[in-house]
Amino acid sequence: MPRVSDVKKRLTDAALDLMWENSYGTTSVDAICERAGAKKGSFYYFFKSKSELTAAALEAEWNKNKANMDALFSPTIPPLERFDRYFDHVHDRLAGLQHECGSILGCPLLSIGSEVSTQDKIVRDTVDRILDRKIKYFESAIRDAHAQGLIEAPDPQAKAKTLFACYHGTLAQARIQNDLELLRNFKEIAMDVLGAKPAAITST
Amino acid sequence: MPRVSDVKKRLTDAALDLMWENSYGTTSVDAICERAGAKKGSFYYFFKSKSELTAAALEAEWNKNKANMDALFSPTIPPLERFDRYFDHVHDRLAGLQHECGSILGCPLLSIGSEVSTQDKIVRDTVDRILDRKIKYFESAIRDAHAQGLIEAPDPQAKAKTLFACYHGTLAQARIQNDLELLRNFKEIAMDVLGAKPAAITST
DNA sequence: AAAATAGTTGACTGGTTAGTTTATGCGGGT
DNA sequence: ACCCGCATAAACTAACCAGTCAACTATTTT
Repeated sequence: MPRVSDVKKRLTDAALDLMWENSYGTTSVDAICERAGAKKGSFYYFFKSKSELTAAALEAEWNKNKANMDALFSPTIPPLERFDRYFDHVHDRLAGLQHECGSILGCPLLSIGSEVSTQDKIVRDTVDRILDRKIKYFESAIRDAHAQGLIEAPDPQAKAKTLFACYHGTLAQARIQNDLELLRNFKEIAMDVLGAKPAAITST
Repeated sequence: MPRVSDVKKRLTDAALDLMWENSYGTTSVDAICERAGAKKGSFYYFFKSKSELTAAALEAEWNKNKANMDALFSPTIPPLERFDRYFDHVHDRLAGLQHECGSILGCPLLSIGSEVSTQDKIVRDTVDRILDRKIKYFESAIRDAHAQGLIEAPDPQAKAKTLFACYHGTLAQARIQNDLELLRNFKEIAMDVLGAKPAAITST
């Protein structure tokens, strides 16, 4: 069979699925292997440790999503509409996952990151790095919106941090309360936080 | 010795400390007992399970903090100043804990809640209940601020949810990045989210 | 075809986990 | 003085955990 193997990918996929739905701590290497249809030997052939697998899984997830993020936050789209589309997209994705597993799962970076941050440097640094990349999309959309006079944001980085925190806080609450509704109208909350006049979003 | 025993309290204290600093999953019953100076037999005499102990620990922590919250959010204090004081208080507490354990710990309700929410109904419901109580402080302060014309918030409950999410998102990020700085100037971010004119906070 | 390479397998280790059991101590009520 | 019930103690179970290892197979290179 060998030559090229997709076990590595199957392992990172399985790990992310299980950790996102449950948690880092309750996801055992055995369970990851079972879902990936791999044996433990293969696991430790490809990865040094559970931490490293997790870091790889998060990076892989990021790479899967990057193209999509680039499209959603394309400079060809009016800046505030980018947020609209992004929040809709995440909402729909989480709704789909809820259909599969019965729970609102929130953001894996936040749940996993917050769980391991004081104990696992490898995973923590990975989460940190990816969050930094994500926030850049917010920042440039906000800068564009400010330049077009749609919002007042002389410090786009600060505004991006605020909106980012607000969104992730909402995602965390949605997970804890298993309530998708909190995300349904986040668009409006975002516009409120950004200080956009309703008229700036759609022509009224 | 018997008659009244403080083991129960020692157990909930130890559990909260360990789970806050590390996580629910990595905090073993053995470790809790050791820190509390109790034996496992006592643990399972007082509590049915680790879940129940955790729920009790969170409730106990809430009760410890309630008087303080009532004071910070006293109606005798100008509404926006309540937030100022509250954010300062949390900042100082987390700074103190960082001094002890080297990490910014964030909000235990959020980290523990997000970790166990899909798997542990007992703990999840407890977290949910306490978060609901906490948000009420925000809500009434916002309502008062609106009534006094300090901010524009026709829907205080929605505004409270937004600010609450934003704050918890920031706390989570502070934990993940181990960065207290994110919390140092949250007061200003809060005022921005609330839409308060700078002049409304302190007389300029 | 032989050797080097890339990947796979399953059995194993030693330590840890949540939770149980059984026996025992100590104090207050009668 | 005696007993009852709250509380403690230590030893125990059985499952599970992350990680190891040496033998094995299939492919590619030479």
